Amino acid sequence: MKIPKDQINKITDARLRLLEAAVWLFAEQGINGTTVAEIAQLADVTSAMVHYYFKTKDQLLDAVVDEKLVGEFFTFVDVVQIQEQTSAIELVENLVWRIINATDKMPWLPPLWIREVLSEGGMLREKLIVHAGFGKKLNFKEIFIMAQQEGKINNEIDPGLLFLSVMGLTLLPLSVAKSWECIPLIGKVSKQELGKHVTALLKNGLAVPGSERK
Amino acid sequence: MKIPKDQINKITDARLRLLEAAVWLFAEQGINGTTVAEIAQLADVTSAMVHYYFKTKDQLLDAVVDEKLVGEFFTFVDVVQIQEQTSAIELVENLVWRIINATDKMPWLPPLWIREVLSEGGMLREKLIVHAGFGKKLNFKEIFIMAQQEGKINNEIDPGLLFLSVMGLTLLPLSVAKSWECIPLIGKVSKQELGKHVTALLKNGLAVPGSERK
Amino acid sequence: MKIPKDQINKITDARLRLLEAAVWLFAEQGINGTTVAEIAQLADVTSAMVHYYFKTKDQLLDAVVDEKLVGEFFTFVDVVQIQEQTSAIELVENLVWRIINATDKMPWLPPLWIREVLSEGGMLREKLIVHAGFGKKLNFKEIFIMAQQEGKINNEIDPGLLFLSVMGLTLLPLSVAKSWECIPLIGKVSKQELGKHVTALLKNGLAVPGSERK
Amino acid sequence: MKIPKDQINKITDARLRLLEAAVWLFAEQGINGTTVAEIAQLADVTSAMVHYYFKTKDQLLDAVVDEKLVGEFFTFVDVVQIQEQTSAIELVENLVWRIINATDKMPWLPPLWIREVLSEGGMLREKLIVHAGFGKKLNFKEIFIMAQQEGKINNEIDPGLLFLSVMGLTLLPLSVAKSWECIPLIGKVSKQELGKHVTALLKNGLAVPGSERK
DNA sequence: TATGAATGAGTCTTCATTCAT
DNA sequence: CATGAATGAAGACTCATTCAT
Repeated sequence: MKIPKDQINKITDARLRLLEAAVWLFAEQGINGTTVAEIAQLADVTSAMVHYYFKTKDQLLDAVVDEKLVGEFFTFVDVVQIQEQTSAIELVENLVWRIINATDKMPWLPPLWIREVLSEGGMLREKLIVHAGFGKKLNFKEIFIMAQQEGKINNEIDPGLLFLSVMGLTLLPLSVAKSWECIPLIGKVSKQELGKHVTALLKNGLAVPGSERK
Repeated sequence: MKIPKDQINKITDARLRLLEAAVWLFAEQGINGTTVAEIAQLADVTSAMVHYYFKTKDQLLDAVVDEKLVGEFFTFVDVVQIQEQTSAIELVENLVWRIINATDKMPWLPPLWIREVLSEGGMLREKLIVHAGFGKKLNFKEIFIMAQQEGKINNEIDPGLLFLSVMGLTLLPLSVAKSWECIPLIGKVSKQELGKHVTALLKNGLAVPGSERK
Repeated sequence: MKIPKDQINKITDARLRLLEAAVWLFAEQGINGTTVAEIAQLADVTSAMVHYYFKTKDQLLDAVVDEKLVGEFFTFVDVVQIQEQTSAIELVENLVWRIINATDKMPWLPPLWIREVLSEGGMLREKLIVHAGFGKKLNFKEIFIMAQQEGKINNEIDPGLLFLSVMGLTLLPLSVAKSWECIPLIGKVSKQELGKHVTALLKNGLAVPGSERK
Repeated sequence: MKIPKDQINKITDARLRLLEAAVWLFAEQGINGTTVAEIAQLADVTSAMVHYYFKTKDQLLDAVVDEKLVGEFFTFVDVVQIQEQTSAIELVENLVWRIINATDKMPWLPPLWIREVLSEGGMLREKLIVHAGFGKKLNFKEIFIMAQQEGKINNEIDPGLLFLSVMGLTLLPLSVAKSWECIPLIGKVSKQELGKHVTALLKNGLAVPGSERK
């Protein structure tokens, strides 16, 4: 994952430029491993400007959650939208592809999410959970409980774990992408192949064993 | 995840005590977020002793990789062992359960692995990849390529991605465990339930669609 | 001492408003402890305006000395005026009451004077001493030397120290006023009581022992 | 007031050396105007050592209050001791001389006290008031109320203000001492002369008007 | 006049690391 | 082995000041 410095510097609004610089560096080095000065340098301003716009590093994190994770990623994936339109299995497939596609525009997302949202002690974890409404509108779990009752989903599946399973199957490999090629265990894989792999796994994995599938 | 200070302090060898203290703190706060002094304090020695035993923080990380990850975790899971005995699908199931069980003795493992091994810029990533032999003896990928050729495994599955899928399905939920209960999306889940969920997903997900299953 | 923000904001001339805001904040937090931005905020302008009117913080201090201390306080107390009209002891009494009354309109004066004029290293000290004419017109000392020679004043009194004694007896208690009530050593005291106390002390303290007094 | 760097550096205990360096600089430049680095430099150590011994600048202030103000000054003046032995007027005289003599060993005391203890917003004010027992054992006020009832003290004197009057008459001139010589209003005065002046003022000022005095 | 944006020089604080004892 | 003392380098944050508009 190479940081596109020139692309970041096309952003004219210094505040937005700083936010963009931040997520790239956070993704690559972790939040604790990134200094305010590095962010400033990548955005071509002084480190004092970071404090001018965000007051403290911690409030910069708040802004990243609000504007980058919720504002950009959530809006792009639009999870709430998906669930209203489709069957349970289609919902999952849909989600997988939306996440994978979202990372085209936001390659910084998978590492950031895995490290700082999902990991114990991640710096964005509580901020995102606390964030107004996160997960509330989303009745992912309920949809799968119903689907199970209707006999459309394998009973051994735990509806509560399903969301995490999707995250683990998609974001985790995407966050490792940088060294894919070096690890003989994995080899070179495209995002298309990842999507096909994950949806195949889930489509069959969720289905009721022995049932008809196209 | 509560750090078992009294249990750590039962270890008489100060060097091993420091290693144990280190992995617990690294898991909870990340490596960058943990100071040498904190590790020393948890192990009831002075921070100067940490340098006496490990010379630098970086060399302490080397020791964690060698003795905790490879020495304890790999040995416990014994991946190489599994693959020699079983069919492809059983191999995966077996792996899942071994990993889940390993975390009983090493609750620090999932967060540490996700954050510092798998994440981009993780402090243990290169150290582990460089580590003599890691991944070399393991012909996970090859086994599944063969199984696919024999028609035992769904062709849409990518053998190279499978190892990461298993990691994502098991370690990621385990590393999030701390806040499971607070997230309505997930709810309270036991390790047994996680194991059942993941193996169900994989067993069916890997199988050839339409084939017989018990 | 509560800062009367609404009263300050009644001043229409921004420059004067800034001066007023400055003395209140300087009195409460000390000059070093007060930022240009705080002054600006209290005066409802931007900090850039402070520099527009005063160029630098140091020149703002010059203006405070000229316009607030000399211009307002000295003018109000009018020390030079007093000394021309009265006997030595009356002069002192008069001075005490003028100072005490002055603080009705300028409650910021005692702390500012004690801290920044009289204290070693006070930021206004040299500025005031250097200030054209300060102390020159005032022949306080000479008046008491003469009064002593005429046998009207106790010989043990040091004429040179008398001015400082008056300051110490009046301004110091006034600058502590805020916490008067909390200190059991002192208790609640009004300005009237302070004036009576100080004049009593000085009247008798200055008089020749054994002489007639009403 | 010249800071005796060589004398400070005779102190072998680095912690005590830092405390001594601190009070001198605080007295000369105010607490806000003194950097941790300056203190360290005067004590011939790194600024990191200040944090090694005192953790934060604020905790250094706590130590200054405990060990320098209470521990050294209060102990030296031993106010509680005085009041048990003497008449009301002698008590005051005694206090004046003890304070003046104390400043021989602690020339930093008067400026520090005036600026940071007595001044509004002084950094040591609350710390000292909060300090266990300060002012509690001292029944200065009560002694003078009794003396007034016995007709030994002028009724116009306010017993509650007397302690502050003593402070104002002694510490304030002492804190101005540095520039005594430059101010024509005052001229050059020795500590002996100050003591005589203040005790004369108080002795007569407190006495009942018209009564016999030697 | 008036302001938002920008900065450089500091200031407090942390931390890995070293070393004499 | 063990430690307290010591440090240099770096990091977050502040603030007076400037400038284009």
